[in-house]
Amino acid sequence: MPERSTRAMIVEKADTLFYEGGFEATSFADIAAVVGISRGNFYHHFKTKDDILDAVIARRIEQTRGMLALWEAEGDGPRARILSFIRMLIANRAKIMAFGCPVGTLCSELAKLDHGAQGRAAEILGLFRDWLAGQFRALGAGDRAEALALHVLSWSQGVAVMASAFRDETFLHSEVAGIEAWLSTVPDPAPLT
Amino acid sequence: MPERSTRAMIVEKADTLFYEGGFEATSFADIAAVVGISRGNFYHHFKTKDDILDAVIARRIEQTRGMLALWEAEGDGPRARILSFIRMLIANRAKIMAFGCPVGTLCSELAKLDHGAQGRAAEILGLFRDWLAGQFRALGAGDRAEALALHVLSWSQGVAVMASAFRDETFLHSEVAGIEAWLSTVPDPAPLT
DNA sequence: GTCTATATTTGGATAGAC
DNA sequence: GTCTATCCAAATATAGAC
Repeated sequence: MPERSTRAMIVEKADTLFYEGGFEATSFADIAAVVGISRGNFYHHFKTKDDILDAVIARRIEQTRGMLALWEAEGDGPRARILSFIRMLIANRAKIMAFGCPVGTLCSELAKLDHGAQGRAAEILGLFRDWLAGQFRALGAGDRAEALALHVLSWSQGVAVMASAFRDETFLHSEVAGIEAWLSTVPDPAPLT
Repeated sequence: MPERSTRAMIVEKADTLFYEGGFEATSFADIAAVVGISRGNFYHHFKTKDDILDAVIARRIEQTRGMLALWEAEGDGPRARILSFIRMLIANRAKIMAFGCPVGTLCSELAKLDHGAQGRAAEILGLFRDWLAGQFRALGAGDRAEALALHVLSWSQGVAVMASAFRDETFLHSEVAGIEAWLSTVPDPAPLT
């Protein structure tokens, strides 16, 4: 087994290119060039572009599961775990200001392309939603846990869109502070907000 | 002057196709087919695809200005005017669930394409931001008016992304209700939220 | 598994007749 | 202003040698 298979390299580089340049705009030639293989060799590993997309989404699902498991193990209580999620916006701010959220922008693009993989891409958001809902339940949010989870997810998506549209890091920081302030009022926030 | 010029038809149809299918994925052939003209004729009106994009963005800017002016004239006070903005999410829910927000998704796509027109697309969001800030100032929000405007804009962008990712109309309605509840607390909301 | 070469299609763009 | 015909480049995909 090599240190990293060609197939794994293709998926890894395709993931980055799809994020930074979009799925539709990324060609096989682009991926082959970055991986350092010929276009012909490419087809030995993947028959169609959709196959690569499937592999990229599968990879992202796995990485998301891994990250959530890590936060689950590391976080000191549900509130701190939710903060781990929110602070992704800060940790990845440079990329988010340049390219938006990897998951949100992929879902948006696939929706327009009417692409069959849109549902699988949305599953990644579903992982975050379910994990966040679990944390809110642990905070005592009860029936409102899922709504609160969707709210946090939605809020972070909005911040990502706006931060990339305006390239505004100040806005990003102030909204993250706003989410944190809101979180400190859960499970009993004034309006739903 | 014809009832509607070919050029205007091209811009109108391109606007729809760019929204529903994305800029990159929409070809000249697609636009020509919908307009009902030959590809050759196309180039009599626009030299490049970027020229069409410029015209589409200019059209959207004009339409946005017109809509804001209408809300300004019709709305009964700043709070009702802000509600006009928020309720776009409800009025356009079918298209938003299918294709997201026309402006947010265009900005996201152009950011990934590293396209020069990204800034002009973001100007449309800027129009909403400035208009909303004016309404919040009229509500007595003072220095916080622009931050509140960005917050509403960001919130609606998040709702659009999530509603299209999950095709979830219930979520869309409940978040709109949440924005309205929050708005009723402005200019003195508990946290920034 | 990897390469070169090539087939096929599509997309952006032009020339010139009507 | 509109059309047909055409060019060129790029993209997906395949065949077959090494």
